Amino acid sequence: MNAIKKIEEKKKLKRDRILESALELYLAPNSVEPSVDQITKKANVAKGTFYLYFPDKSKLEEQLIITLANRLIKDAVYKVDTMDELEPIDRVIKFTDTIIDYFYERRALLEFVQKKLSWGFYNELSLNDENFREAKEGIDLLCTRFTDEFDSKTFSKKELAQVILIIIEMVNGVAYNSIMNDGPVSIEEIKPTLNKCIRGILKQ
Amino acid sequence: MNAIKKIEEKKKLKRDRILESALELYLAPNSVEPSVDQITKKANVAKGTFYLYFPDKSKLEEQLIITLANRLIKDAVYKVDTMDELEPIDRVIKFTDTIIDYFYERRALLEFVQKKLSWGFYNELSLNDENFREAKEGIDLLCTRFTDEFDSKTFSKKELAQVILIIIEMVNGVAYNSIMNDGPVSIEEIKPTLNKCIRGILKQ
Amino acid sequence: MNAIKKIEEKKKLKRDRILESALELYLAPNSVEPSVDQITKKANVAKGTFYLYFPDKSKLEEQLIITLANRLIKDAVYKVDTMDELEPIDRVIKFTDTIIDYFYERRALLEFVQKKLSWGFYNELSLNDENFREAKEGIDLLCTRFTDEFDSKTFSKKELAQVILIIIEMVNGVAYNSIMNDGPVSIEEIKPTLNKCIRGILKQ
Amino acid sequence: MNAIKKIEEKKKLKRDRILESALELYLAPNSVEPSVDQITKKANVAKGTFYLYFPDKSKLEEQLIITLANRLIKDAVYKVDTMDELEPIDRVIKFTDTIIDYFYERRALLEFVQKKLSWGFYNELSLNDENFREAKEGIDLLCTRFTDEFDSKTFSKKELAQVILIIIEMVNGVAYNSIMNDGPVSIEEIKPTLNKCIRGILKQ
DNA sequence: CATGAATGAGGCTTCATTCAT
DNA sequence: GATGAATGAAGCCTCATTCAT
Repeated sequence: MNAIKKIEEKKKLKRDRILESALELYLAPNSVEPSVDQITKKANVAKGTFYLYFPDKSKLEEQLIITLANRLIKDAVYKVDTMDELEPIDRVIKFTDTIIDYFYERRALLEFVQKKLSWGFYNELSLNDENFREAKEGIDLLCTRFTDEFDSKTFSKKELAQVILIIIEMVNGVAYNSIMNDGPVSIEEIKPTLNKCIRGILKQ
Repeated sequence: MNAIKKIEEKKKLKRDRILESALELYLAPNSVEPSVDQITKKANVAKGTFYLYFPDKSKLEEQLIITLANRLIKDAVYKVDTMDELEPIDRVIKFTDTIIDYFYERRALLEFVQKKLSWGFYNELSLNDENFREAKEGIDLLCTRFTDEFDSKTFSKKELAQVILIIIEMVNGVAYNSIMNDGPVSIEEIKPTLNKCIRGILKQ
Repeated sequence: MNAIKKIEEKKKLKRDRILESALELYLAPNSVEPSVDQITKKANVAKGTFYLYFPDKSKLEEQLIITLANRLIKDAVYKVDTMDELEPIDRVIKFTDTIIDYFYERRALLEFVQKKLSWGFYNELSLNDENFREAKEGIDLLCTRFTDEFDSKTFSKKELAQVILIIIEMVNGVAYNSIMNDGPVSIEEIKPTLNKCIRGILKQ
Repeated sequence: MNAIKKIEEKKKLKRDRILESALELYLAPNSVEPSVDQITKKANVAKGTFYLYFPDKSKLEEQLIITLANRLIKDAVYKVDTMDELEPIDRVIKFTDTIIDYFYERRALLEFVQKKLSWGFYNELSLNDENFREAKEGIDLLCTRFTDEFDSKTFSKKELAQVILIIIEMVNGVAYNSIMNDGPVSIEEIKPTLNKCIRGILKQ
């Protein structure tokens, strides 16, 4: 019994090791998409082992995105949770700020998320999928908090859930473009305007 | 004299043929990034010919994006131009609507643009680049129209220019995610909310 | 345990097969530099396999030269070793003669080694390189024999080590030019003069 | 008549321009073998023109080598000619020194000559070849000078002609290996030994 | 379960040479 | 003669995936 458990754990451990190694490689500065070879080498497992835990490379990326997005959203939500003194709107702003900062320090993460993440992931995961719960957790947490706190005349509860998605897209897009291209408009320059937009959306 | 002109024309034609073939392949349903080989085969030119017109593959993509983005923006701007009766805000909404529709009918276009387009293009193009003017044209046209028409208490002229970029990002992100994944929220479902958001931003 | 050994052996074998195939192709009459494709086809391995054993094509060539040069020098040294009755100088002459004969019978080898037969190769290899020892072996053997036997008034021990290198260059160059071009001066014609030169160098 | 001459001259000029451009490119620092395209661009002629003056690229290289070698040998010979006060042997040493210095400052030249030059060129050129005279000139000049000045007990006149070839090979080989691989033995380190070798050969 | 050697399709790019104008 | 656009074979290398051990 105990032995079986240990083996189970070991298996889980190996999968996690692969996942973690992949993560590090994807997020390494200046990284291009790492090869399966690189990933398994970093994880200290044989290349074949990879295909024992993931049907193919794209499935690893999918899992990676879920993990990442959840980590990010949860972190931001919990951080904002501690700031009871703020107005709802300011908390949203704080939330988006946290995300922006996070990305700012991890461009590669941004790059990766930009390329691979889309709402579609949530659809592709069936209810039976064991990763389903983890996958939905972050987004659901976010939606609940958000819709609970707001009492808008403009938006219905259902619409409010859409509004967060919209705001996230907006922030993500702006962050991507100004962080990635040390460009025409730096993130610091545009952030005040961005925040005004968010206020405009919410303060109706 | 006339001969030289003819040759120039032929060259332009060939370049366009390559560009057009690439476009079709990039935009084909379920397409992954087409290879140079596929592109030239479709264009009925030798593989080497490709490198007569483009220094490398990435430059073709760059050109493709410029062409596409401009086509799209200009179309939308001109379309909105004809609607004198609309309020400024409604014209913006109309503008974004036009873009969304355009994408809706061309999912593959959206896929491609999503992956490759970013403000960065505008920086990478030097002033000497002969494509520069074309590249800037669309965006500049858009900015001018927009900042001219609006007279906001909330946003300065300079901020207004940022606001359009923000709105575009928002629209693009939302469109991408709901069109691409016949998903949790269809574009038709979310569009009203999206429009309310835009109004919120502008009507401050 | 045994299994691991077997695999190691097999790998060595495969590497050797590639090396040997390459050799044959390089040495084939009228051959130009063979492509990786040709080499692997001859070795009956997939193209990708090549890159399992050599980081790139140039490294194969390097290894090839090392292998060849060592083979050649060792053969010549051992052959001369058996001739105890000869004077030191005559042994050097015998040594160079052996090399010339070797080349004479293998023009293609000469073509490949061309003027690359030199100590330059030995430098590029770092001390950590596992091929290092093999590479140095031949040359070291030669130097030791040579400097031990000679007792020159003209050259210090250190200079003597240079002298052999110089003689090898000389012989290599002359052999290449007269063997390769059934030309102005055949190797048989020039050999006596060459030997006189060697004697002149050593008999000071 | 005059017109025809001019045209002839122009033709010669174009050929020379190609040759000269090729030369510069081949000898440029860090240069790899330049393409026909690069050569013609530098020469300001169309690519097709190249094939009007040279049957193929290898023939250009051949011509280039002839030109280069002659230039080099003549320069060195004339330089030594001015030093009447030197002993014959010292003049030879001076001659080789000059060549080494020349190479030292032009590694690419050395690389090129090393790769392409062999006595064979002299054979391949038929007596009818209009380049023949130029090609032979340098070597013949050298041989004549050399055999005239020496009065060796060891070498016959005929052998002396071989001796220079041998010395040239020796010097070339040593120079190539120590200059090209800033290696175990620098050219400065080995030059004294090399000179002793030359003296040994000649002072018999 | 785990391994990692082997595969081979497929990608991008270069370049000597040709040929219609 | 001169041009330079066009060709396409050939080259090197990567990498997801398989499979015998």
